[in-house]
Amino acid sequence: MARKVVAKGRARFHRETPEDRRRQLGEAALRCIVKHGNAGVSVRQIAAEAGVTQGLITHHFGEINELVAYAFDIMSEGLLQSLLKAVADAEPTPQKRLDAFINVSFSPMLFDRGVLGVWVVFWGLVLHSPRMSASQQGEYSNYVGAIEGLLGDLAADEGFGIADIRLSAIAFTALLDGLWLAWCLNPASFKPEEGMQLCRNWVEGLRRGAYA
Amino acid sequence: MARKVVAKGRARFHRETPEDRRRQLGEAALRCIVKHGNAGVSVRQIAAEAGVTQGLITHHFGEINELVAYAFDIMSEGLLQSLLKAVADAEPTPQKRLDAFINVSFSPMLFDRGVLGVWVVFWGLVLHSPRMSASQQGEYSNYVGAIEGLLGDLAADEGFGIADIRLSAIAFTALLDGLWLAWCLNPASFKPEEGMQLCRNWVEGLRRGAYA
DNA sequence: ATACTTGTTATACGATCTTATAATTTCACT
DNA sequence: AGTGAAATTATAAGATCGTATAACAAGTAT
Repeated sequence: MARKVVAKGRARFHRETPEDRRRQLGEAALRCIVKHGNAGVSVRQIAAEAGVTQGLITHHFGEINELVAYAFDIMSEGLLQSLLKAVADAEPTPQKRLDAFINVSFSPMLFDRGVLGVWVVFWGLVLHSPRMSASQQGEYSNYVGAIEGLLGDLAADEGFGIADIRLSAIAFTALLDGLWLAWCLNPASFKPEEGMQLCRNWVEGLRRGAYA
Repeated sequence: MARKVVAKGRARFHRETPEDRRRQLGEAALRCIVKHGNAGVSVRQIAAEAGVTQGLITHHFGEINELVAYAFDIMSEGLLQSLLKAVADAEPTPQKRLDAFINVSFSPMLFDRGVLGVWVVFWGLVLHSPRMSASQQGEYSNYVGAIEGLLGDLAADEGFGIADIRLSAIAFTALLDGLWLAWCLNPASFKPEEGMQLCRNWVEGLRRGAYA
């Protein structure tokens, strides 16, 4: 007699652990944001992108802001890992490691309009949400800390002085972010290789004692 | 017999020239964006902020995107004018003029979370709207052009070389924008005076031939 | 097999959004 | 004063949004 009453047409589905589902939803959110920017931040769109119903987002995250914050954390972590991996894979001299950092920063994986688009949405939220701001501060300090290490090693290795490594790392970060922003908003303004050269020039200024 | 049939309570109003009204609406839009970020971009909120009804926006701008683009133009123009005025008011030596540019860039008028908030919203739109992208490109090239002039004058005056002035101006712009972004997202990360110092350090690197 | 936990679907409600359209008032001009 | 153009209000229609709630089903343990 037929099979176990496949109710009036309710959709089949299979369960996932909360951890897996949360990540799927976070990644779907990122895809939506890449595609539509701020307009992509919507329970319905994200649920559709993930192939589930809206209630699931409420169930796993309570409110949508939590999902977005979670997506932000995923993305931050992923990018930082990519950067650190490139550094780790480089020859272990301070110069090569810093070069590797610069090169991967301008590689298509990171120097990308879609990636910036996600970031821009996050920035907008950080300015108005304490929850997002907290995530951003943690992420930023990890990022600056990594650069601090690279610059400090280079200075020690080559024997030049830096008055304030933390501030120098902040400047280098700002330069990278600013170039990334400018290029993504208008890819015709300069070429990625030119951006890399400008970063190397910045380091050359450091080397020549402009920050001592 | 009474007066001219003051209809059943329709609101009084007074007309303005399209030009004035457009500007009022544009400025109301900016205030809304400052207050609520992307969430502030809404016909209803902007109309309320301006003290008019929604239909007026449709009437003057057709669709809301046009209003936002117009607000973007107002804002760009205003900021650039502030910068150029500070330069014009400075003593007419290349060094003083560049210093003035740096100083005003980090003054509370420009180095401000509200201002960045507006910009972030615009960036988000630029990435997804050709109309906004066109405005941004024009604005960006004006900005970089101004810096190009300042840097070129300094190099000529002091007799040091710059391989590519345009690229150097792009880097300096990126540094300014990056510092602005970082500080607004997290004002605890560094002090505006430190940001100014980092800009001067960058110029010192230029002076020492790091970009030659 | 049966029951239980909970991940998941389904659905509804109220708010807000954009855009379109019609009615009305203001103001400049004759 | 009266007329006409258009700036402005008023209102409605249809989408979409976020969240709450209840029913259902999948998988685990008993």
